[in-house]
Amino acid sequence: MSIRESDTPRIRRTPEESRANILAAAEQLLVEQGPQSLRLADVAKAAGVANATVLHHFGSISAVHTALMEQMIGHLVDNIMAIEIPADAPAEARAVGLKTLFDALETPGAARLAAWLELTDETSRLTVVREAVRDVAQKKIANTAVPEDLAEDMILLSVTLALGVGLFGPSLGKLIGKPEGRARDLTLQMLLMNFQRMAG
Amino acid sequence: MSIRESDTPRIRRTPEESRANILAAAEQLLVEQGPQSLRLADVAKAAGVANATVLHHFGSISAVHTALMEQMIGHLVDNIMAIEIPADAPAEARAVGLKTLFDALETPGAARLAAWLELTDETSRLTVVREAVRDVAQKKIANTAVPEDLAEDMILLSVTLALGVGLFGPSLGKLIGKPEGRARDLTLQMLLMNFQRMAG
DNA sequence: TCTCTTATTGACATTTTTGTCAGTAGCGTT
DNA sequence: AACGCTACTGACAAAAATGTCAATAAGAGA
Repeated sequence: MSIRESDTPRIRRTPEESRANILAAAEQLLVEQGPQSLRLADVAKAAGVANATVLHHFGSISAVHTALMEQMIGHLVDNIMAIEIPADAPAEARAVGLKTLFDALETPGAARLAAWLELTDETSRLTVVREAVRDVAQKKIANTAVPEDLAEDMILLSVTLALGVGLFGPSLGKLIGKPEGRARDLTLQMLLMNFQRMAG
Repeated sequence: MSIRESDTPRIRRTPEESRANILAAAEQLLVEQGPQSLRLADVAKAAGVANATVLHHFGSISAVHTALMEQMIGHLVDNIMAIEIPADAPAEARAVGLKTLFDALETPGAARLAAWLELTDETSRLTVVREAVRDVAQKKIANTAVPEDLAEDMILLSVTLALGVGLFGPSLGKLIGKPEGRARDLTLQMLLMNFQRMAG
């Protein structure tokens, strides 16, 4: 028990690559199987590395959790910040922007991330979350022609409903026997109509 | 080491009482701390009994989880089924019924239950869920004056958004710096307006 | 009061999950 | 080609979580 190579040759990555690889596997696990599948052995297996490798790069499994939350939040914020809603645009263009914002949040990934944060009560603890909300809100509100209060309400409403639809829409729709995306369509349609009214 | 009573005298309950006591403690844990706190030791401690007592009544911790899901779903369905929305009522009365339905679903308990089911993928496996949805939908749809398709859409929309608001509304509102219940108010107001339009 | 049933429990055993460590092996540098 | 750095790994240790069991005791009925 000494002289042995394993059947598969080792893959040697840069630390950044390795971390990225592990987080990508973890993210997929989260979205497809839920937070309770984010165990050390599961994550390592999904990433195709040994348990010890995960610990080598992150130190502990809960550090993996935190890193995953931060990465997913970061990506989400990037996507949202990239959306342009010019203040002087016509109502129609603003509607398109809202739809895009909605799209970014309504994905299973975002919704499950949010639910995970919520259920683990990490929402208030993670500064990333607070910063993300502040940044997004600031930019979006600044770029809007409507009064600040109204803009804040619109954002609160959009984000809340988008996440809700992303998390519950598919299952509930299927249970009731509705076509995929029905909840999403209904909600978006209602939101757009409501905003046209709000914005005059 | 033999002859001794503990400092606290034993409480002896009927099996039903004991199960109820344990499930009540578990429910509180779920709502206040999330699903990851539903460990055997935590549940037992919260219920004020020994670990073995929990196992005596439920057999395993996952049986506790299932029983809790079923009990919470049952209570939720009871609440919803108790809501009366007469088909011939004026639009105003129907609006009140909708508001009540929304209220029943928008509680942290219901929302967290739904998120738990969703993240653990029990939604499709538990027959209780399917039956609950079927029962509620049937009754509500039958009691409505609008066409069936429309009624189904209204229910899908109400339930999805209510759960979303219940789960994400409070935290997001706080993060944005809005008063408690703002997301709820906005959503409900929008829903009611939308339904008046849909129902003609 | 005595007996009997069984809810209850502490001590222990098992399983699961996380973490440690010393040795191995890619890969860039010399 | 030899060297050094360190990503990587299996084997092992530790901790945490679940589950077993035999003994205890509360309460109902005789």
